[in-house]
Amino acid sequence: MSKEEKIILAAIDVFRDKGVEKTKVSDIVKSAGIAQGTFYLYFPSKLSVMPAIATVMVEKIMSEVKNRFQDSTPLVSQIEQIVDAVFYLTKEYRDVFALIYAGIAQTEHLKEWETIYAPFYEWMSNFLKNAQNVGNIRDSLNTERSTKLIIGLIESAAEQIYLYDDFDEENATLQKQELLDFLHHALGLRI
Amino acid sequence: MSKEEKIILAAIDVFRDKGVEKTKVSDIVKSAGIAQGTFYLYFPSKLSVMPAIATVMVEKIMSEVKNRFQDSTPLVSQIEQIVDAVFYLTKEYRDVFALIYAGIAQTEHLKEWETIYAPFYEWMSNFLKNAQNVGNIRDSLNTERSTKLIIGLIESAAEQIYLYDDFDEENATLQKQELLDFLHHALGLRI
Amino acid sequence: MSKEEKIILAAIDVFRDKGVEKTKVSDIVKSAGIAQGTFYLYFPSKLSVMPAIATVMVEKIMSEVKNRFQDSTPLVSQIEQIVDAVFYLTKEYRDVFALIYAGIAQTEHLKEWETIYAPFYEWMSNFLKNAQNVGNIRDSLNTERSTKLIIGLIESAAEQIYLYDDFDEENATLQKQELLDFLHHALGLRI
Amino acid sequence: MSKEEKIILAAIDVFRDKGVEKTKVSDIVKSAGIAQGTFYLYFPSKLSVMPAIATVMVEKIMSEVKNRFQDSTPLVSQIEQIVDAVFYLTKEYRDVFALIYAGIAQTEHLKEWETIYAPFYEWMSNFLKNAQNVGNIRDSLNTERSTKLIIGLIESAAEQIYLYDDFDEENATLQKQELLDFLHHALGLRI
DNA sequence: CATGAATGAGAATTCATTCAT
DNA sequence: TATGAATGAATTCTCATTCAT
Repeated sequence: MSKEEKIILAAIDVFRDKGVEKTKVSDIVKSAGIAQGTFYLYFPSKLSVMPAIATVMVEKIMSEVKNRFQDSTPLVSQIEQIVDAVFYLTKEYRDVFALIYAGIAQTEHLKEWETIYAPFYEWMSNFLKNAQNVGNIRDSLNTERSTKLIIGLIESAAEQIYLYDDFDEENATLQKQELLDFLHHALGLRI
Repeated sequence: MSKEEKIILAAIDVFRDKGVEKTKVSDIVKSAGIAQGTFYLYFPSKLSVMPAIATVMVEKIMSEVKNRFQDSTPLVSQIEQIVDAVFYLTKEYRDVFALIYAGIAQTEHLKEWETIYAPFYEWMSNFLKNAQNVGNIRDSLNTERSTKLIIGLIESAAEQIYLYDDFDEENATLQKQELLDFLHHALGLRI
Repeated sequence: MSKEEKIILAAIDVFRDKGVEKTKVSDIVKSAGIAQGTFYLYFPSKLSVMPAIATVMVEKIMSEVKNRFQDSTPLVSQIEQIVDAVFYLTKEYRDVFALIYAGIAQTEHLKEWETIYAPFYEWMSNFLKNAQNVGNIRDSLNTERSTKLIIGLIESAAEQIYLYDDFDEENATLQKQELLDFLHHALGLRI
Repeated sequence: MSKEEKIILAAIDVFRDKGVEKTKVSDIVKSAGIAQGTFYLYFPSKLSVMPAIATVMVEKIMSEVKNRFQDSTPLVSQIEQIVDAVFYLTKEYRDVFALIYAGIAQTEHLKEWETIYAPFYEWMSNFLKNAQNVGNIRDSLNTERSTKLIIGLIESAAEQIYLYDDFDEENATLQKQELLDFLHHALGLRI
């Protein structure tokens, strides 16, 4: 594993453990098992690791989505699979996402975020296009534009449940149901 | 204006200008025109101003929404008015929202955010309930649960446009149209 | 004594003891008996204390010169008194002068040096003018311009003896004699 | 060009550009086009390049002096030629001399400076001896001792003009005239 | 209540130097 | 000889917080 990778993975660990604010570069290097100075060979500052972390997280999202997604399943189930993937990751890595948002917002990396998220947008966009082509979602939907709406909707729902609210399994299930229903209507599902 | 208010307004200014991380208490007091020590008579720390700022911002949201909202207008227009309010505020105060998000995320105040946001949730919830009562939106919608979905959806759409994308008026209009359409279907509008 | 004075005097002490390069701000504050941060309230950096030190040293020169100088003595003796003053100070504070030159040269304070030295220049200039008025030095001498030449000459002679050469009392006396002789001719002394 | 020469020339460049204090070894090697580690094959530390630089500069002085000096010219002109050489070099390389001075003073190399300067002292000493032998300067002058006085005088005059004062062509000419006059009397020129 | 000079713990960052290749 | 990635000790400087006035 390259030193750069070591730093990124160590940073994720330490950030999760102590929060961004309280994490010192010295904590990261200790956890990565490298020298203090080596950190600065790869990243100019603590926060500049954020985009790299974000990239890793988006990779996780993609692999989770692809893992759960089944081609042969009806559309409703497929949507649920996507929602499940996002919910699962938000739950599992809620702290990482929180810190990415915070870290990204704090710096000038906002625009970068789009690029990092691109693979997920693209995948979702294709998914919608295909569904529309076979007539399973309403024709009036502009798949390109809706992609971001849908991802934003699912994620903000997940954040509500796992970040802001006190977690409660039953509430989570109901909220997910409502979201699926909401999406069902928004997409004009015909199946 | 009380010293406390001076501090809050000065903090908003300076945070917008320099970001949370790089803002020093000394910057805030300089801008507020008070002494260094006076700050600590009102707030125990730099980040503890965040909830006060958030409260001011939610007041702005509420006044903007109420200002634009017209009882006598058809539901579709009313929804557009709400969207316009949120879009306008995100555009105008995008940086303040980002910093609130960052500031809140940095501390343990995440849960507090819910409380601060409560007035907006409540207002929206009532709006949906009324519309459902007069039969203008689908009965299957759980207004309580959908409130957060809708607000999350509108806000994430606004963020996409004003935070992440390079702003482009035409794109903004089209994206808003798609959002209204999306909401239209999701709510099952009958008018 | 003000904190600023404390810093200056402590800096002189520590610089003399350890040299500029090896002196840390922490050494200065320790010696001054103040807090680390207090230093930066008065000086932005280690080297920026240099001009203040130089000012103190020029004050020392002036008081030494004035102390040794006797109005009633013949001109040759008066010149010797001046030379003695400069030699004595260069000997006593050779390390301080060395560090001032080094410190001044290292920074952008070169021009400031002129201002700091002004009192000595002025005094010497007056001395020459008076001597010329009473006809004791050649009329062709431009007292204003020669001032800097003479001071430069005396100081570089002193530096040669006390800074560069291995010190040797006999050599010092002879070198001083040669300097006085040199000056005697250069000024065209008539007494 | 050997790597050692590359290092010396690069060091002069970078030192002139950034000053000794702020120059890193990495800057020098970058400018020299060699690897970081290679530096240490030739010099044990950053400041240890200083004497090598000084040697190069003294070579420049000697070649400049010898270049301008004409055997067949009258003594007054010869003195002017020497002054011109020193003035020209101080003007052209004022920063290098300043940094040598600073660099030398910072270390324990002060005494070394004498050795490096020896060729110039020797040349000047011979010049004076010859002039005295043919009876062109006063017999009372101890040529050996005066050598350092004269060089110190000329150099401090040059520094006054080119380092400390804001440069002004007319002032420079007058100051040089005064210096030549001063020397004329000091040496007791008979021609 | 208000002040602001003083504090000093603490973190970021640098950079000369090494050493395996 | 030459390289340059890696090191980590060393120092600067910051800035939240205090407290005597």
